[in-house]
Amino acid sequence: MPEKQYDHRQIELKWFERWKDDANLYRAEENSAKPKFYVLEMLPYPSGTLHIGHLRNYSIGDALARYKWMRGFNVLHPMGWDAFGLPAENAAIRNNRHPREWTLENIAAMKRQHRRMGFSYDWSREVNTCEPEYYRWNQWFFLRMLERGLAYRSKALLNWCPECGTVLANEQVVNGCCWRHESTPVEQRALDQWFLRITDYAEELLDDLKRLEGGWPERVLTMQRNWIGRSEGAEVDFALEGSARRVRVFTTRIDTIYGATAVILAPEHPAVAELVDDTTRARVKEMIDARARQDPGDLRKEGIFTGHYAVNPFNQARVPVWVANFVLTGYGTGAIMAVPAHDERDFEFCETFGIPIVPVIRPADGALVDPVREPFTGYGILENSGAWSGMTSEEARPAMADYAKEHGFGQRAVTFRIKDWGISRQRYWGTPIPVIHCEHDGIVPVPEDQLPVVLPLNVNITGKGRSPLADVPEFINVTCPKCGRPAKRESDTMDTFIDSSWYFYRYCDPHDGRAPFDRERIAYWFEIDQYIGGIEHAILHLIYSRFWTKMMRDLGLITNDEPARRLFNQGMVIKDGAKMSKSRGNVVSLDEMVERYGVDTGRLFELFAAPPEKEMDWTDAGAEGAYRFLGRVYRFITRNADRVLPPGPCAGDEKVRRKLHQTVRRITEDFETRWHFNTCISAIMELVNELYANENEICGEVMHEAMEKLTLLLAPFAPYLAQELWEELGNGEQPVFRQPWPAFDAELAREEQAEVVLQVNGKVRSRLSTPFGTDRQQLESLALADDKVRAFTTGKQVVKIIVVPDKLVNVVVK
RNA sequence: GCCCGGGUGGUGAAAUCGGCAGACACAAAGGACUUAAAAUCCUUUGCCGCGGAAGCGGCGUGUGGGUUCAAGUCCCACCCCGGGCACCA
Repeated sequence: MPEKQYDHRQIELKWFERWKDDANLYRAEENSAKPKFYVLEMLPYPSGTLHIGHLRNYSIGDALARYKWMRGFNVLHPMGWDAFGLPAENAAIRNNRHPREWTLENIAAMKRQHRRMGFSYDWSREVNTCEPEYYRWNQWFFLRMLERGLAYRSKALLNWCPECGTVLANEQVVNGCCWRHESTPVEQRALDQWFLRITDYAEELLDDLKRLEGGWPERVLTMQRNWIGRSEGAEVDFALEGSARRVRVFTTRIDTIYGATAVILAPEHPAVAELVDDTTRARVKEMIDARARQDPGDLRKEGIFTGHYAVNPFNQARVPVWVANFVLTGYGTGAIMAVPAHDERDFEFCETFGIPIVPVIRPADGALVDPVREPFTGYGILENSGAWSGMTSEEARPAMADYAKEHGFGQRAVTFRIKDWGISRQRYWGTPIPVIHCEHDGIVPVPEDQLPVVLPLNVNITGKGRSPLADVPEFINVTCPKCGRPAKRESDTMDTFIDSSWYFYRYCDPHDGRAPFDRERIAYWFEIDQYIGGIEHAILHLIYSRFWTKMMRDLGLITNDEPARRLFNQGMVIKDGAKMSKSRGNVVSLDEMVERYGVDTGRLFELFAAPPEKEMDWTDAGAEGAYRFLGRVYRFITRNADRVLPPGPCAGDEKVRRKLHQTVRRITEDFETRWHFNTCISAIMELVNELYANENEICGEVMHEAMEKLTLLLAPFAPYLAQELWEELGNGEQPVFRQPWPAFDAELAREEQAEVVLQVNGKVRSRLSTPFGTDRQQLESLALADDKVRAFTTGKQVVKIIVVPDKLVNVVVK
């Protein structure tokens, strides 16, 4: 009789049909011991199809959830859908489709694919962030923040295409020009924008990173620390000659202030407008626009002299006031003092524009430096600094700041790199910002009983002109809730990062119509036990959601300070030397692979190709191997499931049983610690190779144990096949991922003999099989007696012998 | 320019705490089965040298130094690749 062949189509279809309507299959129970709460980061884009990059994220999360189930933990593992404004509106322009229709269709398509892939989500807690019910709570949060002054409106510079008459996102700027008009340079325009005061939380966001140590990857904590960027220094006021105005600069090196030879303003600095004439003003405007067009790496330092001078309050030196493109308006005070002798950037600038270089610090160790030729940026001893000369930098920094404070021209100061969060978007597809602009009452919040403010459906999206909502009269024209006179509704919508900042809270109570969520439920589920997402979100999404958590805590809605105890970031999938993403157009669709090899092969191969935290170069070659392997497992089990085997003992029993228990141990440990599923899968492959080699050398008992455990080990990675094999083994239809995880016996897994490597001068010359725990003395003499070792030691003097018990002996000779 | 990662055979990779470099696969070559093909099973495969062969020796983890009995792993300098960025005073 011919052997049964692995037919992935038949197997996957069979179980898909049986499972697809079972609403309880993946549902966590809330009554007994608290289930684990796992969250997979929301979909990056509803592109309509799953691609290889997505598969990576889901395969990892799914393997973990299944493992946890098999270990007896319940896991709440919901799924969310997000809608990004830009892709939806591009599709609207290109395909003449309404963004809402387009998004919902794509979400439905993706949902079908997710079901087909057999991912283990609890679908009853699904959250879709582009529905009015979700908008309602985004708006409700916005109004709470507005009441507390955490939301405010202010001018901000935005990329502007004069041709389209519209605001451009950074990714719509190509080589400094609009993506639709490749010869139209982008300009900078100041527009009124809404901001959230995330900087109020900068200190706490930074401090609490300490509490995440151990649970979050170190590289993410480092990136966040750098992003928040706390720096201690001082603010000092320079008087402007011939003006009542002072310019306040921020510096971390007030100890170098006697070497300040210029004051440099950011081009956007408010004092610039006052100081310069019309021609210079035009040059400054050009500088602002030019900066927007260039990559930070390409920016050459440019400067414009204002014709004015400022006075250093420490030594009354008269220094020129410049405007330069390398000074940032959003950091510190938007103005710096240039100390070319002791700062790289200042040096480069001053050298270019012929500004004098005055050294005022020398190295404490007496090293020879020449700051006029190359800046000395370290701490040292002050010189040429009046009464402060002779002090160390460390002493001078606080002392000089305090002196400035006593004399009323400065103080110690801490600044943060992080800026307030600009949430205004001039797009259609996002949560409308719930305020009304009234000529008499100013900014009036939309009354709560009128929430949610819903997007109008009859909108014409062109990608040109003002925000699409601004051209919908029924939406824009309203009456003021305060005075009843005609007023205008806000036409900006919210950044979709708002949506992703709290969707996982909504999971716990997705249908609540009276509140964003129920307090008790959050208290029960939070903090998240495990958050899993791509490394590309290490900064923005993960800082915004931490901020949102703290904000909600201060509103009294929750009691936890952080959203997630543990975080795991999988690496990106690289294709043709760049990140795989829709905007780069280098995605690889899953369809072809799934059609040819099946879902299980796709997931197995994806996990086998590289460890999950590492970035992964995509290549199609190799899926074949994963498919062959699954076929090997299938044939082995189907042909042995009902075979009558001897009662034993048989020659291969011990060997196979040892390999089996070693494999279970290895995979169990890996799931508990580092999640290197690629090596887990190779361990299973080794086990299968061992089984093939000993197929006729083992007794029935060992065979049965091996087949059963092999099936269970495979269940997190290849659930459809594992389920089919579980049935083949006579277990009916019980879901395999609800079976207990296989146990291992450390005694059975133990190797009989230790293999000890014998080295001479660090080179392997021989090896030795000894019982475990052989003592050092004995190992030494065994090594020295070894023929091959002797060949390299005779005639030489033994200097030293290093013994690592059960592992290695290194004989050092001269 | 700054921040965060990474660099190991023809390819994806493994080596978990400084202790056998290349597990497990892909690709390639050879063999078995077959009328034949596919599928399957088995064998070989880092590079160089010596040998008919079993085998023996040397080299080898981006480059150059260093620490150590021992370095892919630790330290210093450099080169290259990927991701992010807001030139962070």
